[in-house]
Amino acid sequence: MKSTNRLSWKYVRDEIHHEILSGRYGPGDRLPRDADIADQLNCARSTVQRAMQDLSDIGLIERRRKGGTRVHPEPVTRATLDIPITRHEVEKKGARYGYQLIRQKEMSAPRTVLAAFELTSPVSMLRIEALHLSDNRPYMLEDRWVCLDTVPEIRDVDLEIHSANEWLVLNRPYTRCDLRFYAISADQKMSEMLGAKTGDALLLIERSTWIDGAPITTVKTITTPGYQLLTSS
Amino acid sequence: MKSTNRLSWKYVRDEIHHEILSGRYGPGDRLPRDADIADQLNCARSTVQRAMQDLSDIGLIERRRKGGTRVHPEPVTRATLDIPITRHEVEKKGARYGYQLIRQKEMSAPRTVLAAFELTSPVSMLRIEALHLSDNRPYMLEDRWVCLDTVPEIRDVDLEIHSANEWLVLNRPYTRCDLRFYAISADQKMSEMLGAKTGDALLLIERSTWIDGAPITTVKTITTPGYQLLTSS
DNA sequence: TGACATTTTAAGTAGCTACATATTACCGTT
DNA sequence: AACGGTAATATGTAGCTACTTAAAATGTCA
Repeated sequence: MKSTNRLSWKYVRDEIHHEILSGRYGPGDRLPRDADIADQLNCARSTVQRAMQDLSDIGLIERRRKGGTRVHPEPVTRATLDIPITRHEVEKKGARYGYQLIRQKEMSAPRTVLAAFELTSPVSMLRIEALHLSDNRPYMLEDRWVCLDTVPEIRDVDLEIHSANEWLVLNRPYTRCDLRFYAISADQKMSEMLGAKTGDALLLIERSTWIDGAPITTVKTITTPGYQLLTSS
Repeated sequence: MKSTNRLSWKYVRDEIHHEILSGRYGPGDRLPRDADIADQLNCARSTVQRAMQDLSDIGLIERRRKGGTRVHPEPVTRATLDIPITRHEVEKKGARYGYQLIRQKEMSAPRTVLAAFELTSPVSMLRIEALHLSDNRPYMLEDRWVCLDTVPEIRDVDLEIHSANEWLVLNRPYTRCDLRFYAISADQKMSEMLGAKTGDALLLIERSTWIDGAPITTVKTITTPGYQLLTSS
C-alpha cells in the first residue's frame, strides 16, 4: 500500500479540473497558490506544478509569475490535429498509393505566395503541381512552392519518383508551421484532375513552413469531395 | 555567471531536435538513453526527461518504457487549433455580435446523431438551430443536438437570449471532444440563412463532446463563404 | 522449439531543495 | 496625483534521490 497513497499529478490535475468546472471557480477566477493546493492535497508542489502545466496546455487555465493561476476567462476548445504524409494516410486506409507529378517549374514567387511567408521582396522558388492517388483514383491535388534559397537540394530530387510532400517532411524539419483550412468550389481544372464535378465543395488545407525564420515551402492541398479531417485523440 | 552554465530543458530539447533533423538520427532510429544524454550534456536526467516529453508531445519522437526513445517512424505535422466561443470570435474582430434562435424542439435523436456519439439505442435530445451574427450579418449557422439525459438543465435555459454554444461551454465541461472538418455546398435553406448563394462552398465544423463517456452535445457549425480556420501558434 | 515465467532495463513519477524570474504591490518622492 | 524605485511573491526551472512500471530480453521447462 505504498503506491496508492501517493497522488499522481494526473489525479491532482483531474481534481482541479473538476473543481473548476463544478463551478467552484468560474472563468477569470483566481485559484489558490500551488503551494497551498499542495498542502491541502498533501502532495509536493512539483506535483501541483505539473498538473497545472497540463491544464495550462489544454487552455483551461492561465498562469503568470506572481500573478498566480486563474481560470481562462475565455474558454476555448483546443484540439490537436495530426496531418500525416499523404502516402501513409492512403496506405493506412488499406489502399494502394500512387503519385503523379503534373508540372514543375522554377520561377519567381507571386504576390500571394510571398504573402503566405510574410515576405515582400521577390524570391526564386520551385513550383510543383502533383496528384496523389489512392487505388489509382485521384485523392489529393497539391500546388506547392519551395523556396530555393532555403532548400536548394530540391533541384536534385527526382520529383517524378519522390513526392515533394514526403521528401520535404523527411528531409526538411521546420521550426514553424502555419495551417489554414477553408472550402472552395472546384473549378474546371480541379474537377478534371480530381475526378469531381465542377462546383463541388472541396476542403482545402494550406500549410506553410519555416526553419528559423527562413521560408521552406507553402502548399495548397486540395482534397476530393467528401474528404474529412478529424482530430487525433 | 551562475545561471548561464545551467542548461535549460529547452536548450536540451533544441539540441536533440537539431541532432535528429540534421540527419544524425532518422525516422525509426533509436536515441541514446536519457541518462546517457544527460551525462553527455552534463545535466540532470530530469532535464532530459522534460525535453524529451516536449518532443514527444509535438510528435517528433516516441518513447516507451524499456523500449527507449526513437524518432517517430512516420513523421506527422501536428497542429493545435483553438476554437473560441463564437461571440468572442466575432468580438475579437471588432464586430458587434448578434444571435438568433431559429428553432428548438425536443425529439428522439436520429440515426446520424446517435452515430456521432457511438450510440445505438434511442436517446431523447433537444435540437437547437441558431444563427450567429456579426454586425447584423449572418456569420455562422449552428445545428445542435443536446442530450437531455446528460444535460437536463438545458430545458431551463432561455435559448432566445443565451446561445447554447456559450451556455454549454461555460457550464458543461467535457472530458472528450471530437472534431471533424469538411466542405459542403450550400443548399437552398443554408444559403438563405447565411446570405450566401446556393452552391457556395462552405466549411463545416462538426463537434461532439462527452463527459466521462456520457454524450453532451453534437453540433454542426456551418460557416459563411470564405471562412478560414487558422492554427493558433 | 514453443510457451511461459523471470529478470532486467529504460522511461515515468513523486518528493525535496535551491534558486531564477516576472510581475505585482508598495512606498516614498516630487 | 503621477512617477519611479524597491520589496514581496507566485510561478518556473534545475538538480538530486528514490521508487514504480511497462515491456523487452532472457532463461526455463515441457
